[in-house]
Amino acid sequence: MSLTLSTDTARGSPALSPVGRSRPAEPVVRRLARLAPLAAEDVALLESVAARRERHERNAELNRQGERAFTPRMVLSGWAARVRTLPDGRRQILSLLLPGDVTGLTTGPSPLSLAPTVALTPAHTAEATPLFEALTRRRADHPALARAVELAAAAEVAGLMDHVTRLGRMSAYERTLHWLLELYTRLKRAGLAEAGRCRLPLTQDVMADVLGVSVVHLNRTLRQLKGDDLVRLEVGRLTLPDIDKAAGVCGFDRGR
Amino acid sequence: MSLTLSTDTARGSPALSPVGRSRPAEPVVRRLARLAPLAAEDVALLESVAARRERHERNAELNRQGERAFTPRMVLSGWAARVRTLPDGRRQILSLLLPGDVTGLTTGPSPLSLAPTVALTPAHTAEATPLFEALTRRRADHPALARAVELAAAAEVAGLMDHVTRLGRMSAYERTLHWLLELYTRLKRAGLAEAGRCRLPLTQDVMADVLGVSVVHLNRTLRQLKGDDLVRLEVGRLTLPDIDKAAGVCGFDRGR
DNA sequence: CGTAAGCTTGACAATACTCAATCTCTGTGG
DNA sequence: CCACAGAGATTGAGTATTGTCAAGCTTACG
Repeated sequence: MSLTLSTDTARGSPALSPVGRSRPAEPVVRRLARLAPLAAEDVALLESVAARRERHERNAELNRQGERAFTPRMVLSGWAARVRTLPDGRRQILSLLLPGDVTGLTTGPSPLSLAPTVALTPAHTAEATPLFEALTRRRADHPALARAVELAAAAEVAGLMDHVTRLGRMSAYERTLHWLLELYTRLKRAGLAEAGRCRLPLTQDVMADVLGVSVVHLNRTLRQLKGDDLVRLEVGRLTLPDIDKAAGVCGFDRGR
Repeated sequence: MSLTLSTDTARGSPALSPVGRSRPAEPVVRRLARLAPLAAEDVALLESVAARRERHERNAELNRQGERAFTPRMVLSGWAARVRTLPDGRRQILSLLLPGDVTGLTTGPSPLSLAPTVALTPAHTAEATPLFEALTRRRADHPALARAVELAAAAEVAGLMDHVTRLGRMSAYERTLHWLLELYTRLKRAGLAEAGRCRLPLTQDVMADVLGVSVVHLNRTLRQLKGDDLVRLEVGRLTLPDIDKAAGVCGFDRGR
């Protein structure tokens, strides 16, 4: 199998087989392959790690009891989130993990517990310690993989920075729209969105905890966005009728 | 003078000479040495990198024109900040860089521009590309250094997560106090604070941009904190009269 | 049908922002 | 030594944004 790396718009994307039991690592491969040209061994390594897939119910913690908070892990399917909870119960979602995402790879076992990870939908993940080992002890054997993971980690940091900016300096209206655009962009890049449409399997409760607003206010904000026809929401789907217009409204920087 | 490295976890750390021209890398060495037991070569490498120190005026961008946004860099003295600016001029400070901090090391040259870095006080820094090289090409020769840098990067991510939580789920009052506590803790660990006191060479303008509030509101919030005697502010100094009490008020988790 | 989860709305309160002064330093030129 | 300028801190008044509480509503599903 040869992986032609696609660009943003997926022209020339290889015909990858649909996600399924046969190739559980596919989203991960797709994600990393666009960051650096993976070697066949790299792909094989990813597949072997993904073979140890685990299933999680909605709301289940991905880290098994006793597992270090930041154990390397790859998301094969479903959506998850890293969550902080304040002593009095307030909850903040720090970032979403979408299919293809890998975390905890640059950090390694760390003394500081960063944040527990929770499945927001039923999900499949795989513990990726072997991958971490490969990137530390046998790093020289996997230069492209190492590079790809490095870039993925940088993207994760960039995502946190974006979120800080949203929470610190944007109104709820801008913030919500900006976040939806980012989500769409991410899914698009992962090959999980078509023109202006993608899945959005999140309750308003969860979205409110991402965006740092109350559910009530989020609901009103979404209503406003719908009224301005910047956003359409059906059951588990999001539609962005005019992405350029939306990007203009909230200062979203396309081309990332 | 002998530097007894303060309490936290500093047992067995090497005795370091005071900060000065002779050992510009000292804050960096101190910072990393507490994360992993650096070898003599590691320290030598850090010193050699630090020898190429550059001076920056307040408000100067640390990244020289044309330099990649996330070029590896170490802060030798002074305070700096990573900054995002929205199209309409609103500004959010993402994180502070204190003496001893290193950034851009795990990422390497990245296609995405994360955020420009600006000096908040007159500062000395050094471009740390050689360090980055050592950690990639000759990583096997510097295991402890690699580990220390890894942990420092994890701490940076943890810091961003803390900030997301502050901005998303805490009131301005809690948020301000929580941030001041974190700042104090960081400085304390770096050996730059005594019991309950540390420098705070930031204008309220800057603090407001860190905390995502208006200057006016920050001012009132600080006033309230002073009124409750949780915080005292003199010229460029911060005093926390009762850290435990303060930590309780804002849910700050000591012991990090 | 009946239930439970999730969504929507109204009414009201608290939090935070903007605008526009005023005040307090600190350093500078005369 | 003093008046003055400029940066930064502080305050008041009015407004906008967002939160809380308490209902209803809708939908999926047993």
